[in-house]
Amino acid sequence: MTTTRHESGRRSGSSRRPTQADVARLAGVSQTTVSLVLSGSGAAQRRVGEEVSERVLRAIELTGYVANPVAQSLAGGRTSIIGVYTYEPVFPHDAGNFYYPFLEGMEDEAQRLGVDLLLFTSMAPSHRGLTGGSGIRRLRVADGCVLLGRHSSPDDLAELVRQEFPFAFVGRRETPAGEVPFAGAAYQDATASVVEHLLELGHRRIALVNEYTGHESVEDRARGYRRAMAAAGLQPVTFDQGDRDAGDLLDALRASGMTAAAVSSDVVGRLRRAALDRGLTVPGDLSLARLGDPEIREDADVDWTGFLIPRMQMGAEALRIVARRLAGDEDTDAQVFIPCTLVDGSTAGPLAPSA
Amino acid sequence: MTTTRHESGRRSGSSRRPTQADVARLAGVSQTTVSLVLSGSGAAQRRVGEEVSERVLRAIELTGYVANPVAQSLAGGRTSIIGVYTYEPVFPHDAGNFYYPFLEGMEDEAQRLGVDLLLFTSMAPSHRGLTGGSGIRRLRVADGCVLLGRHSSPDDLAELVRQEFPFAFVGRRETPAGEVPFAGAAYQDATASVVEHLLELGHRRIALVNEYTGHESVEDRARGYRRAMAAAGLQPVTFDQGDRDAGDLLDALRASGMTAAAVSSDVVGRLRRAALDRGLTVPGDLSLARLGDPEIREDADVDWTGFLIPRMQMGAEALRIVARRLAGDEDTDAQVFIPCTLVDGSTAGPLAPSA
DNA sequence: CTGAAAGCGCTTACAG
DNA sequence: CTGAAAGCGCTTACAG
Repeated sequence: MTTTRHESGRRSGSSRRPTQADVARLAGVSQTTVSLVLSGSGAAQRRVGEEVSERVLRAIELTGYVANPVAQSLAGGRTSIIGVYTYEPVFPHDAGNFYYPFLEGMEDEAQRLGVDLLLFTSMAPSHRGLTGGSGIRRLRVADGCVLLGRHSSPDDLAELVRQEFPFAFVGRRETPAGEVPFAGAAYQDATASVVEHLLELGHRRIALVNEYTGHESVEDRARGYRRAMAAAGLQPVTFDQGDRDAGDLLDALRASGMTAAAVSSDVVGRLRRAALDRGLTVPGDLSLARLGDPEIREDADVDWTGFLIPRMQMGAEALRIVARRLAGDEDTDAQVFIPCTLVDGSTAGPLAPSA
Repeated sequence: MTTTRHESGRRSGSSRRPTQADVARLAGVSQTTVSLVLSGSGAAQRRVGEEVSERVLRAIELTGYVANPVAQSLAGGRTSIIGVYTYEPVFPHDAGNFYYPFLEGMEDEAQRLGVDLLLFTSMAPSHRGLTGGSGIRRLRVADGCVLLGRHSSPDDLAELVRQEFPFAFVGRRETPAGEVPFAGAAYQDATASVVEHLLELGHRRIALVNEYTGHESVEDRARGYRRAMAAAGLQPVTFDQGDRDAGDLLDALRASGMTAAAVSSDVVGRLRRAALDRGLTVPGDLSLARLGDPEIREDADVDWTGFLIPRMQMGAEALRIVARRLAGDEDTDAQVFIPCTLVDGSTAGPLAPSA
């Protein structure tokens, strides 16, 4: 019963939508004049006479004319669309909505800026990145783009920078190709503050536990940790979380005489549970500070000491960076760090006298 | 320090991206031929010779050419962009992510279909609807559009139908202007099933509690309720939830001798608490069935009897409807009802012998 | 099988 | 102050 139409699904639309030409005909002016009247940009606006302008406006009213954004875009105008490219699905199925707050912030800001958000979902499945496929060009439907996702591609970044495409990353990113615009979390300062807090509690043997990747967000935390330890004249000790069992990790910390640890958010939960399993107390036997709220919400009942990632603000700021660049503000800060929220919870406590 | 550039922020891009003309020059053919080679549509593809075709393909490789979607669109091609217009913010700040699952389903499906999602956020703030402003025209950046949101505008629907724009609503919608494509929840069947469940538990005095709006989703539930009651030869009794206090509502139900109630999801929680406050038990003194999971997650600990709204599937199906229409399948079902998940929880129980 | 040409609906120099 | 014209990068009849 399926009839394949010959029009191959092109937009039909009973009556063709009015164009500038239609308006011009009705107003008795040239199409150029209509365009001029509409391009509200001060200089151009003033170029057409009061009376003619009104005639055009009336004709617009009558015809119900609205500009075709596609044509505007092709002719060199703007689409008022900002793309959002994510290196992972934006809406994950699992409970922890890591990306959700980013988008939340972006949506808010998009409304404020009067732009639409184009979610590039079609490129995601392959995860080959943008440069590989037809991706990078596809972004250009939009005026600019916000990129998102942990596993970004260095090639893409380099290409984007080289092309001077107006974009911004959510989270700090680096490339040898040049300066990457981003709205990142101030992990370095946040981590330093967390360590200082542990120092104030009397701890001296404070470990850092993190991944072994060279990811920017990991690096920033490590830098903050080292900075605070160095300032206190203490020896930084870093434990790779690797794939090892949380119990083994715990044993290693204890064996090294650590009394406190600043731990990446994706293992801190398991570490705490391993401690409890061994009959230890937190923070009695070991103080634990969490470096950011994890992607997957877990141990929500635990009152973690540590910091929170300002996801909404990061999303909003990334959009603002793109918008500023589109507005021609080249001198504006294109690399923005947003402070994290510090939380003085109950997983870190004073150094036990026995220790 | 802010230097306003004269280029007014237009995409700069160090080197202009290659166009079909560039490819044609390199391959020594006409621009038309390049277009023909690329427009893979069987018929057209076959029109160009094997050897020429390969030469073009090689030139494309060399130049790194990728089609400009904006130009394609203007020339009558496709953008592979499907819009998503919501009548409320997509990402609400409050805890209950009502729209989140819809988008989740859409994103999945968009990946599968190879289309991108354009979130029309810029039009949302005014909430004037599409028709009022420049909205409806703006949708046309996309090939088609999915609409979303409780408070949709009848004028928009009528206009969209009239224009034969390929769209679909998430949730059933009606307009005198014609048939509205939608992916809705089968509220009628689900409500009927819930009522039948209450009947099986021995209840005879079963009330329906709902809003007084004429919203399609409310109507569908009411129809299902009436259908089931009529089939059992019982008198349907509907209580408007209005703005009244949940306590008053409860008293009214009790005064009318109701032993069970099928209740709209946004009051059922308050109703239950009102019952508990008065020292009553649920389901001992009153059986409660919830007609859908609410927008705002609350009483998550309660094991509600009732049904769940298949939000993800609705989002995905709405996108599929649009895609089918774009593909030219005019005969396909454009009005789809998706079954709700029935939950046999513990807020409804057998009719107490005393009653 | 291939190409010259028109056209999609705009913007923007460039002339009057 | 206004308009004729070119051009954005494609697709699609229409001729050869």
